Amino acid sequence: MLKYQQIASEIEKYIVDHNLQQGDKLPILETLTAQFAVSKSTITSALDLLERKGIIFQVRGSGIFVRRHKRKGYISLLSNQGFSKEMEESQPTSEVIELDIVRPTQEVMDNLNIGTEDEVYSVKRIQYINGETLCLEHSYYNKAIIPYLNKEIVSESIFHYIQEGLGLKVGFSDMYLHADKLNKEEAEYLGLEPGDPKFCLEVIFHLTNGQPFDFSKITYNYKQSQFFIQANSHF
Amino acid sequence: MLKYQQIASEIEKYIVDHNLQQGDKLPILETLTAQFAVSKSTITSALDLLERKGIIFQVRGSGIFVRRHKRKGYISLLSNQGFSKEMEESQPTSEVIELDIVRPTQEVMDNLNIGTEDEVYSVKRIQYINGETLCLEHSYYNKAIIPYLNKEIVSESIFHYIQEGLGLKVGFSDMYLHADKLNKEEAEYLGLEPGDPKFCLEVIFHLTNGQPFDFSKITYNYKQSQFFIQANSHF
DNA sequence: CATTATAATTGTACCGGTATAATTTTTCAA
DNA sequence: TTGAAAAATTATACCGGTACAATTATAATG
Repeated sequence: MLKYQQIASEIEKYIVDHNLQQGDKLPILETLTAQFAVSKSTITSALDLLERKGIIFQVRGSGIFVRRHKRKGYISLLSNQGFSKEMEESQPTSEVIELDIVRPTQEVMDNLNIGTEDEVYSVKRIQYINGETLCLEHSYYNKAIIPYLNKEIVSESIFHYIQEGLGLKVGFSDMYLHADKLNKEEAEYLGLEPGDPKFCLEVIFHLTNGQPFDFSKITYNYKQSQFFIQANSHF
Repeated sequence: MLKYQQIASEIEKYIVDHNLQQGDKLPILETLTAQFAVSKSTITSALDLLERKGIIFQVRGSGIFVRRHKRKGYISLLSNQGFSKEMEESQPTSEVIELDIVRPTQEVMDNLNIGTEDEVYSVKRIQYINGETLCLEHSYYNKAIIPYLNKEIVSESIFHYIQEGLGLKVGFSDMYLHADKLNKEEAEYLGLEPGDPKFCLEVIFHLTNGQPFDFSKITYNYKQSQFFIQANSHF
């Protein structure tokens, strides 16, 4: 682990352990550089990381402060790891209802940057949380990048397999959100009525080298799912 | 404007002007430092800014590449400026249906970090786009920070007034998303039926010094609104 | 005492340097 | 020609320095 990441997690731990609240001040930069015995720029990197994660905010001429604790039970949309982990208390379980190798539709070709001749894994899953249905997931994986999947891998964490098993590195992702009405099939899976609201999330995950490998369409139970985003003005 | 911001916008302009596409390679760091005649770290800051904005991605050992152009017509949730500007083609217009000074409810006190004795502006607006209703907005402004508002200010851009008129600087924001069913009143305003889906966004805007000044609850017409987020693995 | 001017504090911008890790290209052996 | 090893390329980590801008604290002024 890199120095600035290590320091960031130590500062985060410090905030939690000391039960620091919104607006509480952290030691000044100079003190932090001395305590961690690293250069200014390393501390700055660590603090910038914590700022992007929404843990702290920095005010020029004033200091470094703890940011508001977010509401609980929300799914963070910026974590970029399949979103499962965010549900702290109860781990979701998943049921695989389809796992096939297919030719891509036009939509899938567009989003995964592939052609008619390429093959993709088509995976449908249901995710449960606290015995209730959280969401319906239809994912497409570029077979050229993810050459092999089976029910076991897919019912556990696919991302864990991609990173640990295949040694691939997940980079950035594009997400598209909208609301709509459930159709009959979706309503049955989610235990809701047709015409009820659905919360739709489409995600395209890329490797660090920019290749899109996963296009997922997720339909959330609107009663079970609330989402969370933190934004910074200086981006 | 700072050097690294200036350089970032010049690079962005270069990408647009030269019609660069997804995956196209930009000049290497060394070339950029030479061309802009600045130090390495200034270029790095500019590139990191562009990366957070989703314009480019960087690959160690390989180069700097243009990221996928996002789908059009989506509202970006990370821009942090009231979201209006994002609708490129047609500027939305807004109608003010309420503007009062009131005592805060418990919910408003919690989100704006104020007490029972403090006062807030309560502002209800409807935003239209292409003649259709885009959303219903109910905003609360801390009167201690925004001492004066009138219909004129509120029907134009409140954020413009806050920044230019009052000289305040907008920092970070927390956003909460969920879907639900429209009630009768909301349905009428949006020209939809009660029970139809609604896309709800709650935002708390803070100044750069961490003070929350605006708590807004926005109800979007699900037929008019699609949202967009870009995430990076190394945050 | 209130208000304004001055000074101290503190994070950020920018510089230019060395070292390192990931990727790509080239070289060389089989 | 293929594949593996070596070299070159390229972004990133980390260092420590100066200058600067925003804020806060202090002193001066009426």
